[in-house]
Amino acid sequence: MKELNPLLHSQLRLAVMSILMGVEEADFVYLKEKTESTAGNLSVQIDKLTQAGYIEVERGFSGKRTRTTCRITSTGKEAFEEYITALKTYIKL
Amino acid sequence: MKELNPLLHSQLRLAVMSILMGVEEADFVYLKEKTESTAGNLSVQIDKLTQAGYIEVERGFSGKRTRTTCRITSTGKEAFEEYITALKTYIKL
DNA sequence: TAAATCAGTTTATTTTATAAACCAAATAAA
DNA sequence: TTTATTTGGTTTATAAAATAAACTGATTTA
Repeated sequence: MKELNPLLHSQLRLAVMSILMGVEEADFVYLKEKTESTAGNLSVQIDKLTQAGYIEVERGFSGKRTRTTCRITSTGKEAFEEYITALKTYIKL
Repeated sequence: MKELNPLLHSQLRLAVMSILMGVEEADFVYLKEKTESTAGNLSVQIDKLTQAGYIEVERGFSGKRTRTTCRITSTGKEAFEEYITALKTYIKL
């Protein structure tokens, strides 16, 4: 049984990573809606993923409004794949 | 994206449940070795799974030594299956 | 019989997850 | 115009969780 990367073994962070695995990029508002999380929680978890180098954040504008865009890094992708591999040692499928 | 049952979304509890899904029963010592956990941590997590009705614990003897045996309940099995179903909304296995 | 080991439990500590409170800019309402 | 209100977040406080350390009470072993 392999260790489950604690950075990914968290509902909200896993959700964010899962979404980012499937798209080029996603902004804060989209992630918030999709994950049904509070802004505070999402902000904290995005920070942790950024610190780990799993995602990249770009702060820009959409018209006059601020817009925080996230995308997964190659390190993040690898970590995600590894997490799935580890998971499979727990749930045989 | 479905909620990940927090009682199962924990490395050690998931490991215990995973093991118990595959066998009739398993004792404390076996679970401790297989999961590579400390006795204290395992004891606490077994307690939580018991409180939730996911596993049943039987305290007996193996010769003169105490022996704590665990087995999964049908409620536990259902919860585990549901957890997997929910997981699949995050990762495509 | 004293020391070590076994099979755990209880308690304390650290770490996390989460929400509440906050802030600055933009828009809407009076 | 100036006062709310909403938007898009961040920071901080708190509740909950994971984990290890310390403990207990039997059983071996030396």
